[in-house]
Amino acid sequence: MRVDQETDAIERLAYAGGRLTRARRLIARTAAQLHGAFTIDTLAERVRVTDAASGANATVYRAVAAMERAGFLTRVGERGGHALFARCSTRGHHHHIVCETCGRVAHADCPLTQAIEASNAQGFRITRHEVTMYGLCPECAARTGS
Amino acid sequence: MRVDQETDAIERLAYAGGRLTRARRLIARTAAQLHGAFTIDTLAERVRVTDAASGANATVYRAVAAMERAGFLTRVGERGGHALFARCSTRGHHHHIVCETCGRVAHADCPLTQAIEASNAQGFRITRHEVTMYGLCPECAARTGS
DNA sequence: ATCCAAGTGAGAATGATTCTCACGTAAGCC
DNA sequence: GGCTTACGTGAGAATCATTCTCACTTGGAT
Ligand SMILES: [Zn+2]
Ligand SMILES: [Zn+2]
Ligand SMILES: [Zn+2]
Ligand SMILES: [Zn+2]
Repeated sequence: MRVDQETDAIERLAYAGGRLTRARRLIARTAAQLHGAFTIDTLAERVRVTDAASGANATVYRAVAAMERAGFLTRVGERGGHALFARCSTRGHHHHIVCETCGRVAHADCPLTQAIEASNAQGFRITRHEVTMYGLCPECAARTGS
Repeated sequence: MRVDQETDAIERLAYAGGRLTRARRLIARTAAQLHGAFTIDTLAERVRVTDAASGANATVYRAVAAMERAGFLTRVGERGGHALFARCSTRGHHHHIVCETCGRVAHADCPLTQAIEASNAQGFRITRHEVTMYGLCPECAARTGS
């Protein structure tokens, strides 16, 4: 089973120059197929469906960390104590909206420019901030009714 | 050693009608004395300094949860994997700025009104959001130099 | 083909938080 | 003041996501 060019490109992109092992290839391919946000557990399970020998938890954790470093995945929140990740290679500072029903992820501009300026005016120097919005995506909102 | 009226009022406030045990009184008094954000560990240690028999970790965890329910404490972020709490009885929706050096906590108005409206306009229904800013309070910023 | 640093897997370790359960004691009632 | 009982306590075990250890494998440069 040869790997087509697009898949190969995605796998190389995911690890930004790191080694492409059998496990890493499969993990990147699986992550790219998942829609929206996913937990490490979910990803690991899906990987094991394809190859039971390549989905060790520790390996998936390490692969996700590598893909995060490479800018291929981003942590977009948490659900039930599990970290949520999603494919996000968007450049520039922004935040995420995570649908609590289906996990769909949308981007949001940073709403803090004014808040940070206001804080700076009070003498604070903001060095880091976190903004995460959870809710329902348009489809899930429609399904749930007004 | 009789408890003065103010201290007694604080302790009663902290648990909003729950039982006032020896441990709970001491934990509330200690939490009220701490400035800014603190971790459960720190609070438990300080409690044990005053009364080694009243600072069991589980008890402090439960007392903090009760004080959070009562609206006396609020979770204001996290530091090094430990949840950060601070005294905050301010009514109304708002967020917090936590000094990463000294733990001082400031309030911040919610900057998301427009962001939420923008999301709603796209069909999303935002149900929950988290905003936390970390940085340096005026004093720590001055001490660190420009 | 060789080499070796990077990656893997199984399981142990970590570490914050929560649970269990026998015991203690606030608070309401008489 | 005593009685009752549900709520709180403490010690330690349990949970559970994540990270680490270590012997083994392998990608990929030469
Ligand atoms: Zn959805
Ligand atoms: Zn931002
Ligand atoms: Zn400070
Ligand atoms: Zn807000």
